[in-house]
This record gives sequence, C-alpha cells and structure tokens, in this order.
Amino acid sequence: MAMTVTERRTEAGAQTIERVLDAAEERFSDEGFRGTSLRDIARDVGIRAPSLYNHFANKEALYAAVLERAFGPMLEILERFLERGEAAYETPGMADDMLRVLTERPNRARLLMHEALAGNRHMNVLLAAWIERLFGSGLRAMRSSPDTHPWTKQELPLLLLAMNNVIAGYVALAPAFDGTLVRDPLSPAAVQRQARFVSKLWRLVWGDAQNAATLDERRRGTT
Amino acid sequence: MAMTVTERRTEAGAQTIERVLDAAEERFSDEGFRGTSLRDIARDVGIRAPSLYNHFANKEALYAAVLERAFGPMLEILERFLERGEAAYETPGMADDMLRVLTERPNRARLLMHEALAGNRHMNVLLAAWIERLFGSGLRAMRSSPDTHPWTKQELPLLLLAMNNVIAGYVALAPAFDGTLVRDPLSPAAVQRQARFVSKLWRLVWGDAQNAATLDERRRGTT
Amino acid sequence: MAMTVTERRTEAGAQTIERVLDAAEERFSDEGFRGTSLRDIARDVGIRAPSLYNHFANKEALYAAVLERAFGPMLEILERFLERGEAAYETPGMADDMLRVLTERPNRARLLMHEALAGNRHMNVLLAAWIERLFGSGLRAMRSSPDTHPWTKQELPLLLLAMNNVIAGYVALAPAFDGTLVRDPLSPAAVQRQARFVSKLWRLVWGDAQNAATLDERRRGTT
Amino acid sequence: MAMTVTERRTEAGAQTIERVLDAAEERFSDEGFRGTSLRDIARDVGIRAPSLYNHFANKEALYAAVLERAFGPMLEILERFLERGEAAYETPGMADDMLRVLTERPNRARLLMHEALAGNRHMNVLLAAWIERLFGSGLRAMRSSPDTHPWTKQELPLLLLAMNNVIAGYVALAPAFDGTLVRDPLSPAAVQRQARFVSKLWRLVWGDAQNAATLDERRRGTT
DNA sequence: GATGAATGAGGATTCATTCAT
DNA sequence: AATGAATGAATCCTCATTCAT
Repeated sequence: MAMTVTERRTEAGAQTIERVLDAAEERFSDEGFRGTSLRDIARDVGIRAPSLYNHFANKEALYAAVLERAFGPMLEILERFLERGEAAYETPGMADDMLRVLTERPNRARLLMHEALAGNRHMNVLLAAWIERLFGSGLRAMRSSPDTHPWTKQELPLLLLAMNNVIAGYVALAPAFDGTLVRDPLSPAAVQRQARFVSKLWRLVWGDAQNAATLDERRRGTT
Repeated sequence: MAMTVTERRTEAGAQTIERVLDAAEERFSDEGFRGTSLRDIARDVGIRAPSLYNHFANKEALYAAVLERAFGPMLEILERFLERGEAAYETPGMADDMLRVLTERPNRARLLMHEALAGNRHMNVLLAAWIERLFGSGLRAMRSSPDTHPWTKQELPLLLLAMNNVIAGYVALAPAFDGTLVRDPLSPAAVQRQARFVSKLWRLVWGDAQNAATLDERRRGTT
Repeated sequence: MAMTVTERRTEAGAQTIERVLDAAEERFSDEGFRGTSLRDIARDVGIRAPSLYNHFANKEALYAAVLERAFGPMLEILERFLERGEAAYETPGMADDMLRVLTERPNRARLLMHEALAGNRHMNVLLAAWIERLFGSGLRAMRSSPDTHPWTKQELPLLLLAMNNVIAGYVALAPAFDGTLVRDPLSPAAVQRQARFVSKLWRLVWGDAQNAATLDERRRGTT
Repeated sequence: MAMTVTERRTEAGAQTIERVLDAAEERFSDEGFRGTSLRDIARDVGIRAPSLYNHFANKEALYAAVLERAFGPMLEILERFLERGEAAYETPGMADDMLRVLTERPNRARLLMHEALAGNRHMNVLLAAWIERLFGSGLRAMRSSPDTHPWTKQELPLLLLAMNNVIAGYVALAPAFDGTLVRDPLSPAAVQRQARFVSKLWRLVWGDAQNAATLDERRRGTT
C-alpha cells in the first residue's frame, strides 16, 4: 500500500519521536530529570542533541511527553475499572493489571518514583489530577466495599498507599536487590511469582470469600 | 573546662562538617547525586563551594560520607537485633524502630530510594555489604521462626521486600501524596498512626497468637 | 487579463519575497545583522526558515537585498536633485524629501544607523559608492552656492554631516525618547512639525537673503 | 607601601574587571547587545568565557555595568551644570564638555546609539531616570533663558534633540564616513574642529546678546 | 515554492575542581 | 579553614544551513 509523501515524512518523524521517547524514558528513570542530559538521550537514539529540538520544544517538554506516554495507559486501566463500577472485589484485579503494566515497562515505575521523590515537580497538572483521581476512586472503592475486612475508615488510605508501594516498589527497587532478595526480578517467571504474592498478600489483608465466610460465621454466631 | 585553640578550631571544623553533611543530605535526597550541585550545598551552609574541599576530597566523597552517616544508625539497630538472637517475633519490633529512625530523618529514606533507583551506583562496597547483611539476617529470622504464618520459603524474600517498601515508601513518597491520601504525613501523630498501621499489617500477614489460634482450629477441624 | 500559471506562481513568489523583505527590514533595523535570526523573520512572514533559501542565497544576501530596497529610493531622490543642477537653494528641499522618505519607513533610518555603527560592514560596494556620491554631490551643491552663509569651506562637510544626523537621528532615535522629549514622534503631525523645524534650522544656519533681511529688520525695529 | 593579602587579591580582580569592561564596551558598541558574544569579550581580555562569571552575574549584568561606567561621568558633568544654576548660556559649554567626553571614548556614543536603536531595552531604570533628568533639565534651562532666540516653546525639545544628535552622531557615525566627509574624525585636531563647529552652530541657532549685537552692527553699518 | 529532519558551530551558563593566597 | 580567580568539560539551547521530499 503506497504512502503519500507527507505520510512517509510524518512516519519517519514519528519513528524518531518514538525512539527518542524510549531513550528518554530509560535515561530519566535512571537518574531523574536533572540528572539526565539531552546529549545522552540523543546518543542513544543515534542523532545529535540539537535534533531533539525538531520534535520537542525543550527538555521539560520532552520529559512531559515521556510522562504522558508512560502513564496514559495506566490511567486508562483505571478508567476501565472506574466505569465498571468501582466494586471493591475488583481492587485486587486492578492491582494485578497495574503490576503487569508496570513490569512490562519497569522504567515507568522508576519514573513515578523519581517524580514522587522530587515532589512531583514536573508532573503536569493534568497528570497530577489523574493520579489524584486514581487514588480517590481506589479509596472510594475500598470504602464502599462490604466490611469483611479488619480496617477502620482512617486506615484505608494507609492501606492503599502501602499496596501501591508494594507493587510499584517491587518493580522500581527490586532490581537494586537483585541477587540479595530476588533473582532477576523482572523476568516473566519472577513477575508472575510477585503477582501471586501480591494476590495472596491482598487476600490476607483484605479478606477473600473463605475468609469472609469465616468472619460471617463468627458474626452470625453473635445472633 | 577550657579548650585549647586547636581544639576549638577543630571543633569549629567539625561543626562545619556537620552542617555540610546536613545540607548535603537534604539536597541529595531531593534530586539525587547528579541533580545536586556543590554550590547549592555550600550556599545552604553559608560558605563558598571551594571550601568544601577542605573537608571532603570531592563530590563523591561527600556523598559517601552522607550515606555513611545516614545509614550507620540503621545498621546499628539491625546489629542489635541480630545480636539478640534474630527471633522472629522481633521482626515487627525492628520494623517499628526502622520506621522511627526513618521518620526522624525522612531525607534518609529518600536518599535510599535514589540510590536504589539509580542502581546503587554510588553505594560503596562496605555499605552495600551491610545492607545485604541486613536483608540476609532479616530473612534468616523469618525463616527460623515457627511456621504459624501462611508463607512458603520462596515467598519470604518477597514479603521482606514488601514490608521494606511499605515502611520506606511511606516516609519517602507519602509527602508527594500529601493532601491526596495522607495529611502532613511526617507529623508525630501521622507517624504514630502509620506505626500502628504497620504493626497491624504485620500481624495480619505474619500471624499473631490469636490468628495462630484460628489457623490452628481450622487445621484441627479437618480432623 | 488572464495570467498563466507560471505568472501567477511567480507573482506569488514575488509577494512572498516582498513580505520577507518587509519582515527582515523590521527585524534588522531593531537589532542589527547579528542580532537578528532568520527564524524570527520567517515566523513573521508565516513560513519556516528553510523556505527563505528559496528566495535568498543566505542571510547576508537577504540583508543586502533589504539594504538595496531600502536605500534605492533615497538614491533616486538624490539623483533627481543632482540632475536638476545641484542648486544650493534646493538643499533644504532635499532635506525635506529625505525626512519624508525616512519617516514613511522609519526602519530604514535605523538600518542605516546600524550599518554606520557597525562600520558599514555589510554595505556592499555599490551601495557605499552611491552614498559616497550622495554626500559628494551634497557637498558640491553647498560649495557652489552663493556665500550668503557664514561657513568656511572646511566646515561644510561638518554641516552636511550635522544636518544628516539631525534628520536621520530624529527618525531613528526619537522613538527612544518618546515621552521624554517628543510625544509619538512618528505620527504625521509630529513629522510635519519636525519638517518645519528642520526648515527653520536650515534657514538659520545657512541663511538666505530674505531671511537675513527679515531678521535685520525685526531687530532694528525694536530700537 | 605593602598591600594586605586581601587588597592584593581585590586589586587583581579589580584589574580584570576593568579590562573586561573595556573589552565589553568595545564589543558592545560595535554590534550591540545581542550581536556580541561573551566568548569574544573573554578572548579580548585573555581569559576564558566562564571566568567572566566570577565578576558579573551574566551577560545582562555585564552590559549594565558597561552602561553605568560609560554614562556615569556624563551624568556627573550634567550634575555640575545643573548645580551651577542651569543658566541658558551654559548650554553650549555643556555641549562642549559632552563632546569632549564622548570623543575621549567614542565607543560610548555608539553604545548610546545602540541602546536608542534597540529601544532602550537594556538601559536600567536608574540610568533611564538620569537621562530623562538630563534632558529635562536641559529643556528647563533653555526655557528659562532670555528669549533672544527665534524658537517657540514647542520647538525647544526638537532643538535639544537635534543638538544631541549632532554631537553624539558625529562621534558615533563620523567614522563610518571617514574619507567621505571627514578625515580621521576622532583625531584631536578633528575633534577640536568639530567642537568649534558645534559652538558656531549653537550661536547661530540660539544666538546670544553679544552675538546678535555684533551681527547686527556688522550688518547695519560696518560703520 | 515549501518544509520536516538533521546538524556543526556557537552561545550563555553551570559545574566540579584547582590553586595561590 | 576559607575563598577569589580561573578553567575544561558539559549543559541546554539557538542558529544558519543543507537536503530529500
């Protein structure tokens, strides 16, 4: 299928852009915004640094584009869950998907951590709003779920944060403990193991059907 | 008690060093090693950048000194636990102390995260060895504890990592979610709340007497 | 009358060229040759910088074209005067025309000043020759005029230069003193006022028979 | 006489600063602010560009310092005249001094022109205020002088501007017409000639009692 | 005739570091 | 112990220019 001149040109540019975003994501996730140099990114792509300015207005804009591309998909995952009704029992499913998304591109978890460490300095307003929304809805989901779990209302935010740290932390930090605690933590096998671990952890802290049953029984017993 | 001139001078020097380390810890924990400039650190202290070289050989050496000072105390906490026999039931106590140490100086948790994100690039051999030892002994403690908990041997490292991420993540990242999930997360009250939360979490995932009882019953019940 | 495609295309091109020259004149007159970027000029025109190269070989060539277009008309004015016989009493008329030409396009006076300030670095040989001719003939005109004026032969060049500075300086510099000395100095009213001022100035410094007589009379009358 | 360490250090620095200011004045007056590169200035001084930052915060600050140093003396000349009573007959004396100051450092006149051409973009508030004051007081002086001159109140600002352009224009632009109108226009002899010319010009356009009388007499009778 | 992509050269500025004082 | 001066290397970014399309 023939391409018009314009399309071909655009496509070539788009390819470069994609490669730049890949390289930038990698670099930014290693050393953060200030620790990353455009020259290094350019070198990774195989172009000269000034060429980056054909595609991005400046370093900040490139970083913003990296963040958008990185977290857009996650936000969509969230959207889907939100639309399906925010049912509490879906929270573990969400965690599962999140883990999968993050492990596919572990850089992104690191990116998120860098942002958080630097105080969300560069996270643009839109993105920040989305993330807030994400946590907000996660929280509402937990609050509206049947109270088969042992947590008070005040503790729920802490639990959500903790689960988030467990999931994102594994992806972002485990590599640093490669050899110490986990071997090759981002291999498919290891990720699957971690997914099962998170499920189990969630069941333990939140309760599952069996658990619920046990609790139910206990409750009925009060009758 | 009078001080000689030399002593006073030395003491003044020591004071400067301490102030440099404070400023450096603050800066490094914000933007990491590469993102931090010696000039900024010097400005915080109220001296000029070249003066730093009177106290530290270079930027790397200063960073190393910051890491040493930051994690020495933590390693000592660990030492104490290790010497006292690595009893499993003490793990939560350790987590508690760790949380307290980290929240007293939240920068240090951020420092650790930066290091981990950058792949422990600057963590010197000694420090790395200590940390490895820390996790190693934590792991042995968990392994040698009575199996009143529901985890397999393979899952224990993941659990240790998860608990670490929960604790350090709270201190390092919660500020980024100030207002979203937690309000003023490093205030004494909030820290205490988090400490209680971690305890409870630990009891849930590891099991305590009551839990153990329940599990026991269930087991016996199959008879 | 129909135009062929080629003609129309050529005309479009000519239009673009004209718009480029306009934009370039504006920019160059603000910040000089080195201080002006092709990108800015292109942006003003609504095209991209590389397109400029379809019309001009390079930045220098564009600048040369701007100079040509800017000073061609002035040179023609001069030509006319020269042809009409270089009569001395026409010098004020020339000054008048010059002022008018300059105020219609104040950028051009600024352009000339930039050139002079930078040592005529870019003024091409042809242009320089014309300007030299301009001053040369102005000088000859003054020299060959009846000596009703109080100037020596040696002073005439200084007078010519002075008048030139008064005229061009007003157009080029007055805007900088807008509010301080003159209000809205390039408005038609202000220009007319300045034209009258220059006339009067010229009469005073050059003197004509009538003027001298009038002044004399007035003075005597006060007796 | 021995110098303390501090003094010697300061003096060396002060020397460098002075040389930087000289070089910068020269460069800025040739091509204006944007057309001048710090590297060129540094090269003229014999240091590397980053060293400039030991003495000036940035390019703008260096430029501001150049302006201050260049126009401070002129403003002082003015001050002296203002203090002595702003008598109208002193205006030519002022013009004389101004010309002398400008010709001693012709770059400064060019600097002023560049500023004016670029719309006083960089002239700091203080300087601008001074210049405004300068023109203001010149104007008041002219207004309060006995009306032996043929100008209306409305024309006085134009006259002041014209004289300014004659004086500054000679110094700034004459070099561009070296060979055409004036030979070696900044040589002492040429400057003196121009000074006499300006005096004469001023007498013609402004007139003083004596002059008027003399001219009158001469005209009336040559008796 | 227009332009997206690319680039070498340069431009302002920062940075870690040295050294004499 | 502190610092002013200096600097090579690097940082972000602009600029004039080329070229394929």
